[in-house]
Amino acid sequence: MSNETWRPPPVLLTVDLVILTLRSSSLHALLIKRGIYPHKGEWALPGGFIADSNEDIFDAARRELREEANLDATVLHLEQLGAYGRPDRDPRGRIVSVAYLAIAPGLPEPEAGTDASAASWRPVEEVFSGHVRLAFDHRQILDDGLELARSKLEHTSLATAFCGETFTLTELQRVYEAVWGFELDPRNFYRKVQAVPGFLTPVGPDRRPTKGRPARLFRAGPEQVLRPPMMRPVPRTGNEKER
Amino acid sequence: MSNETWRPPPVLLTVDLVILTLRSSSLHALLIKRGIYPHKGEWALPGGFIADSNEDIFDAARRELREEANLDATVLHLEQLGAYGRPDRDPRGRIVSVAYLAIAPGLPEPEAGTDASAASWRPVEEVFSGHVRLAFDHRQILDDGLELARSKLEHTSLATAFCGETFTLTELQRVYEAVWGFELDPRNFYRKVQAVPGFLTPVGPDRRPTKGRPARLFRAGPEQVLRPPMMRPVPRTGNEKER
DNA sequence: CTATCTTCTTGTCAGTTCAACAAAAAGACG
DNA sequence: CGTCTTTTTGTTGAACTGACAAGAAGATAG
Repeated sequence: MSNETWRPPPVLLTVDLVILTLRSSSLHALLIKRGIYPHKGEWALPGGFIADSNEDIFDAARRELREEANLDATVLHLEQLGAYGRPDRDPRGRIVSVAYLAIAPGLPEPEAGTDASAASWRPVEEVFSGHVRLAFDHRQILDDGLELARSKLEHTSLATAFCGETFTLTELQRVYEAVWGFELDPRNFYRKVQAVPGFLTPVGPDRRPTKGRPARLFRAGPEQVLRPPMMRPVPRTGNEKER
Repeated sequence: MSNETWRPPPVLLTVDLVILTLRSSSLHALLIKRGIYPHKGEWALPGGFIADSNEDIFDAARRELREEANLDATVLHLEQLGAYGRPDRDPRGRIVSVAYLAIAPGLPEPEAGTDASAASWRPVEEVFSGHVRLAFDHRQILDDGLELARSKLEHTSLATAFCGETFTLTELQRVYEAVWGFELDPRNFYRKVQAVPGFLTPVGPDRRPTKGRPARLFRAGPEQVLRPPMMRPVPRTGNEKER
């Protein structure tokens, strides 16, 4: 700081994406198999460098979402997770990554991008329990993204981002169950979720035929913040009932 | 991407700090008056460039905390807020800032750092209602930091970071009131906060003499996550919040 | 030494929410 | 027509909430 000629060190900037969706009632993340040098052949989160000096970071995330996942950001949820900048995280040099969490409702099959030899939806369960190693610090990023999603499900309307335009309450329940990893009582969920003002708006008299009784249809309501929150069941601690 | 010779554009990296504390029962943030070129003379958040290519971002935040605020990061809360990288946010070029939220318990007077001609605790109230313009996008960052603090007060034990090693429940209540901007009922707060398992641990039979009846002393408990959460009173009446 | 003041702490009570379970409703299907 | 599946509506006792009364423990003034 005292030196007149001191210049701050330049870094390179990437965006990485944690893209979550529901496939057959279980949570999946989009992973790519890297086709180029660092960690070539390993699984990693989709992402890439910012295109040029004037590209906004959020725009870069949207671009990567389009290029690597073929997803349109306008329909889904996209929010920043944080910056990951450990000096040794990339062998190519000082590369700082800004991670984003994306939630996709649908099921379009991914296609391989430029620097990915393969892209596919992988069950997050498989990534965690079975050891699918991820490149760089992407395991940490995926971890953080998952925790953010779990947490935001409690007090925001994020869950609706997993569903289509309209959905049944059971479909919404599947979202909560898949992300949280808990089974919920359909009867209590049914009333609880409808009791939150602004969370859901019923749509028409239409019903979606299922195997049993046809279900009412809803769409996302205007409220972003859930009060009271949908609290997840206790994450099983050993000792309980103090005081 | 198709060009073999393409190189990702370099950016410069800074850290900016939202440092919050309580002074005489009202919320204050540490601001500096800039002493050098961009926005010279304006108020801004403390921060600066990373020192060298190998400095971790978190370490840089800790260093700035020490240099500019004379605060030791080991005693207080320090967590990442997010990355701010709008291309036009700094006239010097493409500068991306990683913002951190710091919570300080105490009251040490700040001292002016190298590129700051003055540093002082300013009431956040004054920054928002009275228009103290902040340099760069620091108003946005402060806003986000404040909202994060408000939110985390609800479902984490963050509030204890505002207090010293030991504290009374009334002191803790002042934290909630100052950050949320709501008055709370002392009787209900008293029992509610003690009912959360692991939030607080009573310390000895010591009591802190105050103007009235001496108060019991507590220290932060082992639990980071509050369940049930301390929910803030409804900030709503059907229309949006003002600002 | 009492009265009073201040603040902390404990109780009470009615309204609300919650989890757990029972049961009815609405189609699909053989 | 019965039986199956799934959605929707009820019920019930326990737990929690917000509002407020009142007791407890010192400080201080007269």
